[in-house]
Amino acid sequence: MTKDFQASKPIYIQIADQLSSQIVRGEISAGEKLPSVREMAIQSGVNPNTIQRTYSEMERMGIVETKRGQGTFVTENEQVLKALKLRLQTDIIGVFVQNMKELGFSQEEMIEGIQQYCRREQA
Amino acid sequence: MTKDFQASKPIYIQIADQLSSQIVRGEISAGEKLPSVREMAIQSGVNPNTIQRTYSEMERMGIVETKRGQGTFVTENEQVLKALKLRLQTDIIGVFVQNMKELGFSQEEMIEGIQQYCRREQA
Amino acid sequence: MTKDFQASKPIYIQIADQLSSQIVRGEISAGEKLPSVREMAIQSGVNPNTIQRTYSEMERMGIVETKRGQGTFVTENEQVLKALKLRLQTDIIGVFVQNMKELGFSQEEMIEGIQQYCRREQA
Amino acid sequence: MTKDFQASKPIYIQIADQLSSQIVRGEISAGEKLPSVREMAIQSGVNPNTIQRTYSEMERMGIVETKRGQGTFVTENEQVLKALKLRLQTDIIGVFVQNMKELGFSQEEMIEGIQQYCRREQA
DNA sequence: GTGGTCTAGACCACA
DNA sequence: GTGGTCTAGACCACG
Repeated sequence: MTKDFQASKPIYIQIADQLSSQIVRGEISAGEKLPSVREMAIQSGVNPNTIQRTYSEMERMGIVETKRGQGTFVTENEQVLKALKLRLQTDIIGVFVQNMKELGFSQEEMIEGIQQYCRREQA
Repeated sequence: MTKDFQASKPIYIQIADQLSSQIVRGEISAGEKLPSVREMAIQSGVNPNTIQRTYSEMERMGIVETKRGQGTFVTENEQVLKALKLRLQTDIIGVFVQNMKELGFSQEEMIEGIQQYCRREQA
Repeated sequence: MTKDFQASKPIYIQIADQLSSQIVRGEISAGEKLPSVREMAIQSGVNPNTIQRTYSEMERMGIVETKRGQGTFVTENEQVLKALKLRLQTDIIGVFVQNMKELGFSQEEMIEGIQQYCRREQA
Repeated sequence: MTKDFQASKPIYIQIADQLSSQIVRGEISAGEKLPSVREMAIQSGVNPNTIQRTYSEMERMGIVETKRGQGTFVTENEQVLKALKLRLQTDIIGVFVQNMKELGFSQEEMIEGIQQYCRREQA
């Protein structure tokens, strides 16, 4: 029954998510050039092939565009970036709702909980 | 730098969280006997030492009590169980709020998002 | 100007095309199990990673489905298989029309040519 | 077995085909002088020996004639040029029919497919 | 320089 | 056994 400990997502996906997050929250701008495959590999401490896969996956999703011999660039297509933000948001909410339901909380209690949490945080 | 991929929590913590969750949502009742260390180890497919550590940690937090020669039992102290539920809830909410803020969402947008998500899920 | 001699498509795409063709013309049936990654690699005389990539690409396109620990199977979704046939057909026609136009043939001459060719072939 | 990937035709043949195509569609006229071996080699970015072989092959087929000290000229023999056009056309059609048959298409479906393709292309 | 492909060999989770 | 991921190191085409 209970198996799948460690269960960590593949590194190439983790990096893609990380970059996606940075793009969505504006740390990396639309049209901006990402580090080259090799450079990013060094920065992240992984094999260049892994970054290659990250970039390929992101290109497949339309988040970046690659220009042979020039580099990999964040798309300027606002539609795609909007959809990306929505997807990331939905993922996070999905995990949250799932976890809260497992603890037996209703939708109202979730919202209540967030409001309390934020009030407490401000103080 | 950045080399914290795979980042999975220790197995004994994972199991503790899992048990805590089951307790909070009533799958395991207050006062109920948990499986023996050996049995639990087999069920989970891990080393008995790992389960021992899980139970120790949970006892340290007051969630379970061990009675020599009888086994490990969920506490009947409602205060502790309430606090446990609150802690788990707060953890989940904390992660959620953190993630959503990183994407640039306000508190109102978070709540809005959850409501939309739940509406969509019902359909 | 004139460069790009050799211009051969990547091996993993060539194999995907080859398999797709076999599927479309019924040599491999819907639902059938493909050779394992390692076996196919030996058959094709390439590295297992290359076949892995082939299968991944085909899964991305919905042509095959992989079941962990069991193997890779041709989809039974007729819609997808129909679309695949259409795509392969369109590709072939595209190349043909392109080539014929470069030789200065009109649409009518292309059709005429095919009819003559087929008549001659029968004899 | 099966190890014929990359399968690109020899460069000297590729160039011959390219020149033949240009001749057939009138980009290079009958009787016109082709670039010198050396010049053509530079244009194409290949070794002069390769071009020499291209010209030899084309002379063998009667498509060009070399005049010592003057250069290589496209034949003015209309019969040959007509035959060349026919041969190129037949080759293309042969490949096309072969491919379509492998996908299980009948002659009627081929023609139908081309007509649809051309209609779609105009739009 | 850039990205794209390929090989060789390894370890993992799942069944 | 299966497929999935990762590393290490190589060669290629393109600009």
